[in-house]
Amino acid sequence: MSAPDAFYITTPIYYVNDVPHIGHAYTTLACDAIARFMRLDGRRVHFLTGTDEHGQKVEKAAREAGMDPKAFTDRVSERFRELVRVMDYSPDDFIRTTEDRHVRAVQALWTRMAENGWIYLGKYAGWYSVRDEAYYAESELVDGRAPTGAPVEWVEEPSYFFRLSAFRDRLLRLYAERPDFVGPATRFNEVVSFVRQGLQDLSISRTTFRWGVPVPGDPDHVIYVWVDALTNYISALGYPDVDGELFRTFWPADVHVIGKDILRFHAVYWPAFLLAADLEPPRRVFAHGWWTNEGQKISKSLGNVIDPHALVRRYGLDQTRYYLLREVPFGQDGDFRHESMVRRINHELANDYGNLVQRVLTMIRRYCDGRVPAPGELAADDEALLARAHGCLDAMRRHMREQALHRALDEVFEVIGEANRYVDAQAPWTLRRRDPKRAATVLWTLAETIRHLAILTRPFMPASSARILDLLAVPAAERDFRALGPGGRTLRPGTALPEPTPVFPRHREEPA
RNA sequence: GGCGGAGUAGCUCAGCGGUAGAGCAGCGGAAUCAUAAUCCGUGGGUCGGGGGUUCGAAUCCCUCCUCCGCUACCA
Repeated sequence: MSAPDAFYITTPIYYVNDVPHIGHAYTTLACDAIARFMRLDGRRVHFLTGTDEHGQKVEKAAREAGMDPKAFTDRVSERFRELVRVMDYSPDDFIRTTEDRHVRAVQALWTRMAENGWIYLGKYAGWYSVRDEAYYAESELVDGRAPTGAPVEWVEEPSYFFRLSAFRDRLLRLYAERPDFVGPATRFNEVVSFVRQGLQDLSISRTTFRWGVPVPGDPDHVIYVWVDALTNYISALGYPDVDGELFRTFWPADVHVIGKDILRFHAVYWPAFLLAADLEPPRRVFAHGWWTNEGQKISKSLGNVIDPHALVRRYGLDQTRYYLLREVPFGQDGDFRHESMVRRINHELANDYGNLVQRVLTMIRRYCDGRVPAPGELAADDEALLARAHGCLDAMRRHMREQALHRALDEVFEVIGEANRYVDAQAPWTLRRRDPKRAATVLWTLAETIRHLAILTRPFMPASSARILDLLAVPAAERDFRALGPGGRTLRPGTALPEPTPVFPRHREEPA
């Protein structure tokens, strides 16, 4: 059982045969926001991402590139590390399936499952297409050919099998006991109904290629993809050293965030493997949706693949992070639209949030000599606004617990709206002449509210939030969630503030 | 075919037994501290169709229509 203050979150490991695209960027971004949130909330976080580097396709791609597979994966894995830097992700570890620590863990897991009697040697048979390098199910064939039109042949090869069929009832019990094991709920239903209909044993070794982890005691076999890939979640914790610090602290994982295409592997196979090896299943698996591009399905052949680097260049990093997390309820499919991206950047970030900061800080500069004003007695309106700011964290916590990132952001923007209304209602530009002390109190209340907002948006927009906190001269040590609320810190009256400059510029169309 | 989900304002969606809502877009107004940014006002939509339960249904039940997801070893 993991430590109570620990929080372990993972992305899938990404297959290196692919170039990083918006799908990869999105999954890791969501994890990053959650990981940052939990860290600021005082949790001991372990945030893992990495690359999946074994398999026939990689072996072949390396051969075609005239490279040794290891040298090849060293190179392509770097593209995913680069994405980490460009998107400002904050992983605590980056695992590669070609690392010794991983290979050791996979073989140990295999050995344990074998010792427990869950693995047996059998024969894998199916329709194989040499051209596609893939097996097809009988039901997939079209007129005796692969769906791709490629000819297929009946192939049998010796293979080790995992007794997945034996785990049906244990899995169903797991689901029954933990209705939040899979999110969103609709995915949970899919998983349950899949398992309910019965499970077949799983072929978990291959003899048709070499680039993988050898089966312990039978080096003719390579351990097949999913056993290899899924194990990354524990090999990164030092498995098989289950008494080690990392493993004891962080396993079971709090949440595996994945794309909906690999749900079954995570919600069915993975817990079965773990149970087979006497390990605890993860606490939760959350499957998010896919992006379309301007209403169109994204595909290489359509040429409408979205490159995260291009988004960052065009719209800005925090703008991109914000849009991706706010536009779509996390878990659902979403449509990427330039028009709505611009609308959110200009209306929500520039006008609502950025301009709130700018108008308040400008008034403080002009009316209060550029120093944090000293509040007098707080009026009911002031208390009301502060109460909203103070209460925001708890609301966000509730949403973050269930990976409702969009809702967490909604909460922040509710407070931003409230603050803008308060500015208009109080009209400090009028008060400053009639009642300067009252004006100071109003501006202090606003500055405090903005301090809360900036700390609360740190997980989502780290750099911009830091800039706002800089403008408020908030010390680095007072930027986590302990600094929030009635029991937290406050701005110190008299502190000199730097000259404010806009944090979220409006998006202007680049010249044609 | 089976299981699951969805059909509510121009668009995206919330509401899930008690006189139809939010955001965006549109229209009108106020303000002028601010990145011409803000604020206020403004919504006659058969809540997919039909039937039923109920004092009362978008909300429960039945049925039909349409759309989507899952229905095994494609990284």
